[in-house]
Amino acid sequence: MDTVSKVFGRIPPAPPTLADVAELAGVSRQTVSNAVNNPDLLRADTLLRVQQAIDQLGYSPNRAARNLRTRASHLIGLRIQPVQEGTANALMDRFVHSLVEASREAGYHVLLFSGDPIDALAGYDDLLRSTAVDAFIVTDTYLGNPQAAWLGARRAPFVAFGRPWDNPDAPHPWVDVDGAAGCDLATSHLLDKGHERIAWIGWRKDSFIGEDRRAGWSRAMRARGLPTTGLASRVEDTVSSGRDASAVLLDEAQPSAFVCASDTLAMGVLRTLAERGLTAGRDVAVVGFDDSQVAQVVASGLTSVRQPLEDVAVEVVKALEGRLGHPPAIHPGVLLSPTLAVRGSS
Amino acid sequence: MDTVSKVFGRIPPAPPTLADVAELAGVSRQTVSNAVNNPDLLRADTLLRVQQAIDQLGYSPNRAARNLRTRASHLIGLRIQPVQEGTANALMDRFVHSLVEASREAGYHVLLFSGDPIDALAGYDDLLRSTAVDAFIVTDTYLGNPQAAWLGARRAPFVAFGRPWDNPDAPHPWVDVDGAAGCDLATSHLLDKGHERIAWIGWRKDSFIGEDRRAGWSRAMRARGLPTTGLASRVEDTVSSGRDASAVLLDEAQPSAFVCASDTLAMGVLRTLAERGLTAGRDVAVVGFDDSQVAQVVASGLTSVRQPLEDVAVEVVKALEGRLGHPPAIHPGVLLSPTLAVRGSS
DNA sequence: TTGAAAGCGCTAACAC
DNA sequence: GTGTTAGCGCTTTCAA
Repeated sequence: MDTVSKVFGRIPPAPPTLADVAELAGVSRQTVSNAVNNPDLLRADTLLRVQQAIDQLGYSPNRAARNLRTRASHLIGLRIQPVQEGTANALMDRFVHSLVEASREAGYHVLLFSGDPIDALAGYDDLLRSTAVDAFIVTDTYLGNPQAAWLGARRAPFVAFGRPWDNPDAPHPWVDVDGAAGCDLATSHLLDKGHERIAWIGWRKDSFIGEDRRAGWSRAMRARGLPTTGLASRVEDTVSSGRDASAVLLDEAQPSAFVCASDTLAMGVLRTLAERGLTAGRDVAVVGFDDSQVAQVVASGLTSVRQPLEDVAVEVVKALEGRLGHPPAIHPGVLLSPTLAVRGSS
Repeated sequence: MDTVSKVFGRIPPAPPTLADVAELAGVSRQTVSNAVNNPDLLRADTLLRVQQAIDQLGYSPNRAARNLRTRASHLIGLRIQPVQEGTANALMDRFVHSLVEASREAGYHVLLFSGDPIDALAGYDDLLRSTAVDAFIVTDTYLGNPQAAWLGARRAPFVAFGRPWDNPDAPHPWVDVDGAAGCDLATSHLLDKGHERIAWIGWRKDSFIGEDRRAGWSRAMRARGLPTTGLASRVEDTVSSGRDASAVLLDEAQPSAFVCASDTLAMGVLRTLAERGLTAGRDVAVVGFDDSQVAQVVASGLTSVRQPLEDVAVEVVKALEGRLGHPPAIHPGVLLSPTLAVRGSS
C-alpha cells in the first residue's frame, strides 16, 4: 500500500516524496537528494534517470522537511504598515514588488507581517523565535526606531532600506537612496531652466531624511551662488501643509519654482497655484519627490524625483545573501542615486 | 552538554526547544506540547509551571518542525503583479495590508510570490508541490484566467477576490465588491444633486467588471426615467483615453457630470475640464472608482467609489478558514457593497 | 492527567 | 559515485 492511499483515503493526494522518486529511479533516497542539491556529485546517467523520475512524479522537495533539516526557511520577513490615506506616499507597493522579484531570483520568498501597533517589536520577536524567517528587511528606519538595535542585539540577520542616521557606525548592512543627490538633481534641473528663486518645502527639522533632501536643494543653490534665505519652509507632510506653505512663500519670497520633499507637499503647491489661477510649469515650476502615481496622472504631470526601487531591492537581496553566507559578508552600506522624472510641472 | 553549545559554538544561540522547556519544568516533552496546543488537558498547576518555563526561556515552537508534523504551513500565498505606472490603480496596497492583518488574527502569514510572466501558473505549482503554503488568495480573476480552474483541478485550496464571471457555478469560495451598486451609488449621488445628463466612461465590452459597473450607472439613470443613449463611452483604462472620451462626450452630448469606471479615467476627465477652463465640481461633476490616493490628494479632491477592502480581507480569510476546515465548509460567495467618498469634484 | 514511542521528509556525515 | 545511519523539533497514537 503506497503512502498516498495510506495517508489520504480522500483528497488531496499527498505529494510524492524523496522515497517515491528513489524507488522509481531505483536509487537510494540520498542519491535523489544529491540530484536535487548537488547534481555534480552524480554520474550523468544516474542524474538523468533521477531527473526523469522527478519529472514523471512532479516531485518537489517538501519545504517543511527541508527547513527543519537545514535550519533555514528561505523566507524573509517584511513588516508592512497601513497605507497612509490622504497622501501620495506609496513607495512600498513598488518596493515590495521589486523585492519579491529580487528575492525569487535568490531563492527566497517574502513573508509579510503586520506590526502590532502597540509593540512594533512583537511581530519580529515571534517570527524570530519560531524560526519562521531567515532574515528581515527593515524599512522604517526613522529616528529612534529601536528595531535595528533590537535585531542586532538578538543577532537576527537583517538588511535595512534606509541609512542608520542616528548611528553611522551601525554594523548592519543597509541600502539607501541619496535624497540630497535627488534634490540637487531637481534643483539643478530648474536652475538650468533659468529659475533663480527656487523655494524649498520640506519636513520638520527632526527628520533626517528631510534634512538630507533639503541639503541637496541648498547645495545646488549655493553652487550657483544663489541665496536660499527666506526660501525654505518646514512643515508636516500633508497636502494642506504644502498648500499653506507655498501660499506664504509665494507672498513673501516670490519664488518662480518649488522643490518639495514629497509628492504630497508638491500636490499642495499645485493646489495653491490652481487657487491663484497660476499654471504649474508655465507660471511656476514644481518638483516633487517619489514619483508616485499621483505625480504620474495629475493634470499636466508632476515632475518628481524617482527612487530606483528596483535597484534598491536587488542590492538589499545581495546584502542579505552576504549576511546569510558562511561566513557572513557584511558590506557596509550602499547609496543609490535617484533619477528625475520630468513632466509638465517644470 | 546542552543542545545550544553543542550545535552552535558560535552565534546565533539556538532557540530553546520543547525538550528544553520540558527539562526546566520537570515534565515530559509531550506535556509541554499539550500545554501549547491543548492547555485544557493539563492540570492547572502543571500548566502554570510549564507556562513559566516557556516564558523564562522565551520558547516558541519551531515552525518547520510543526509544519512537517502537521502538514500545514499556516502560510497563504498571494501572487502580486507589478504596479501599473501611469494609472491610479493601487488597490493592492490597501488590500494586501488588510489581508495581512486579517490573516494574522486567524493565525496565518501571507507569503508573496511573483508570477513568472511567461507562465503564470508556475509560481502556484511550485509552492503547491513543495507544500510551502496551505492555500492561495487569487486576485486576478479576469476573463479566461486559468488559475481558478487549474487550482481547482489540483484540489488546491484557494479563495478568490473577484467573482467567477465566466462560470457562475464555480465551486470555489469567492468574495467580491458589487461594482454595479457602487456606480449606482455614484450616479444616484449626482442625480440627487440635480444632474440629469450624466455620462459614463468605462472599459471595453470584454471586461465583465467594466460591464458590471456600467450596469449600475444605467440602472440608476433608468430608475429616474432618464435616457442613457449617447452618454456612454468604452475605452482603454488610461488617463489619455479618459481625456479623449470626455472631450468627445462634452462636445456631442453636453453632460453635466461623469461617472467613470476608474480613477484613472476620472483623472482624464479632470484633465479635459482643466484644458477647457472648466472647474470640476462647479461646472461639471466627476466621480471615479477605487478611492485611490490620487483621488484623495488631487486639487479639490475627486469623489470616488471606495471598495471596502478591509471587509473583503476579513471575508476572504473567513472563507479560507472554512475551506481549510475539516470538513471543508464552502460558502458560495460574498458580495460586499462599496461606499462613496464624496469630495470636491461633485 | 502524564509519559513513551514513532515518524513526518529531508539532508549532513560518514561508510562503502 | 552511491548507500546507510541518524536526527532536525514537533505532534499523534497509545499506554500507564
